[in-house]
Amino acid sequence: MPTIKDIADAAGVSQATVSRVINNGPKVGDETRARVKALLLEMGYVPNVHARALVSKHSTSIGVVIAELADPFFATLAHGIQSVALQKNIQMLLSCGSIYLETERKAIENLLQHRCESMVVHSKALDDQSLIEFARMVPGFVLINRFIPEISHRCVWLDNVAGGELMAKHMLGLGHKSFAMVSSRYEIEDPYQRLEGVRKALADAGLELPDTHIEYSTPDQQGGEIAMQNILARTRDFTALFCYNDAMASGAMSMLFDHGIQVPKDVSLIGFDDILLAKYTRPKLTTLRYPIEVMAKRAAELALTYKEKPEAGQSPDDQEDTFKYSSIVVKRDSASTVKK
Amino acid sequence: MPTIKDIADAAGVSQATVSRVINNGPKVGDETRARVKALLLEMGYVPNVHARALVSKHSTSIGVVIAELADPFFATLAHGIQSVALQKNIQMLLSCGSIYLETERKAIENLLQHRCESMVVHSKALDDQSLIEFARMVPGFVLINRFIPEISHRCVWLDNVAGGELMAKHMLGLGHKSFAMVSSRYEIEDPYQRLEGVRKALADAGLELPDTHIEYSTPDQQGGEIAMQNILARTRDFTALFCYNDAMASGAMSMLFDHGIQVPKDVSLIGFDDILLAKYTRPKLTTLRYPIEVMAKRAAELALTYKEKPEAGQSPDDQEDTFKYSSIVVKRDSASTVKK
DNA sequence: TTGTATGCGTTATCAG
DNA sequence: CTGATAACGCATACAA
Repeated sequence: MPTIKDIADAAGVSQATVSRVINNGPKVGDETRARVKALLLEMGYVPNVHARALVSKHSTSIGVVIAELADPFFATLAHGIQSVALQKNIQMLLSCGSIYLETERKAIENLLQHRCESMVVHSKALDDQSLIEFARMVPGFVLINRFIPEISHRCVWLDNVAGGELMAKHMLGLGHKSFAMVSSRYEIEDPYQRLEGVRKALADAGLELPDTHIEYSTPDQQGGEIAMQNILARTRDFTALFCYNDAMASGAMSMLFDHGIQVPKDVSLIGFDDILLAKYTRPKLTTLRYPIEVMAKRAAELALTYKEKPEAGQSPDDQEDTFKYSSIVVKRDSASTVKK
Repeated sequence: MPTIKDIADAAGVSQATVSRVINNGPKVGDETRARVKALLLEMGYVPNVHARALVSKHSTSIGVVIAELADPFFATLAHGIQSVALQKNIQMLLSCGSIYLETERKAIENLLQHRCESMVVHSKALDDQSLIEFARMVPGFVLINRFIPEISHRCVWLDNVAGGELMAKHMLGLGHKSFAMVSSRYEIEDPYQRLEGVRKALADAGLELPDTHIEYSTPDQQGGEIAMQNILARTRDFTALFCYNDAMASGAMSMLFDHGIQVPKDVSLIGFDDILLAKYTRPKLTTLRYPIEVMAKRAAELALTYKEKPEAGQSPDDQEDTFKYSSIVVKRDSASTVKK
């Protein structure tokens, strides 16, 4: 693969001139420009990102940290970022953190080694302080799905409490009075916040969701089955089921069917996320739309903006909820008015 | 962010010495090593990948080109590569090609600019010659899901014809005699190869799949619905349905239900890929397992191997099908013995 | 054991 | 308009 020097030698000009035509720089004779351009193409010149980054002190790639590529939720997130990267002709550096503290840290440090000046990071395991530290080092450091007050202008997040309230209100609106929930056992704030929201809305209606009607498991289909199984072993005194996400909802639904309980006739259930899967199940899932792709795009654009102007949006009058997103109820077929 | 020079100044030693302790080089005094190490940590030194790549003439990241991150199939593929990258402590550079010729080319060229010496590429739009060209430039260039004879040792692929045969044989074994198919309209070889396999097996049994019983659409759920709709508008003379992939199968199944046709009682159907979704539908999909994650891991390891030893496996006695994979039937609930 | 010097490919600042 | 030349951060051959 030829370097600028090779091209220069072949063209009988200096490296500086070649560099100028590559970058469409001014002050190059038309004839020279044409000749060099032809040579560039002919010899198959490909610029070296490393050399450029070194001298320009700027990286052209955006770093991304997510938990797990195979998870449709994160795949959608990554897809959102990819779309803005493609549009701006930027490369994406991807690392997975797996929600393990050390893996997450290593993922970010890898990106740091690449001198990424913009990063979109999904981190649930790292502590606030570490993240604040990283944010200080990287101008375009943006957190997604997490809110840290000290760096609120770098956080693109979903209001999980409000989401929980919406779930509950929807079920209340359908006339339900007894509830159960399958939730995630992962030690992150999301499940607790959603539960908090649910209980808040229920309390407003003078109703409750007792601890005995909640089961925790892994936030996937299998976890949904297991949690549902555990609930059914204990009680059948509920007509509405809150699910931590669509994957669990799907698993729970399977398990309900297996017990001869029909959805939504006997039990109404509602999921969270509105991933593709929600439309594939039968009945189709009533769920909350998590606008993750939109949020991911926003986060990527934000990261790119901060990279250019580090001070942007950091004014003291900045609102805490500038980048707070909300979910909305998507009514499909898994929840209906209470029958009994 | 401090450079080696900063550390060297602070420690009162030369840059060379610092470099040596960073790389665990020999010939460094214990006392010096300890002092420098402490400083490295204290000052928060982070190696600069660009500088390293430039001087070492080696890149430490593996490039990946897939069609679409949001597609579960490709997400799984990427996940496989990510897992080996993580294990070898390597960064992943991801580009999406979207099955457009120019986008695919640009994706690879981006990776080239990063001087990736290993790449796993999923390309359906680029012509053989271009790919062979890239393979010549990049020692660790590996194609996934595509076979090009001239660079067979760089191709990790699935035998689609054999897959088609397996689908057909399974249905034949269940006693089916009349068939239909929903397939992908994308101009890539996969759908044709699968159809070829299906027809071959059918022909061996003295049966056939007429062109009028095949509909083409986009290879997703919606495409499955549309294609199914079109078939049903024309004929109901089939008890077995072949689907290009699980997403289409799911869509087709929905449409069958909407027409009062039960699966598998009235119509048996079989998908392809065995993505997560296949277990989420009701009934669960009988399908062919596409070992894409295993294949992706293999491809990544291959790419990394070739990067180190470009000549490995390129011996003339190399078998064409060294990296050919096969699918297997996964029996679940969407296909049963013929009832009428 | 440690330091000096060179070069990797590129951009940018000077002179000419 | 064009050409030297100096960085950028790092690894390494060669000296000391």
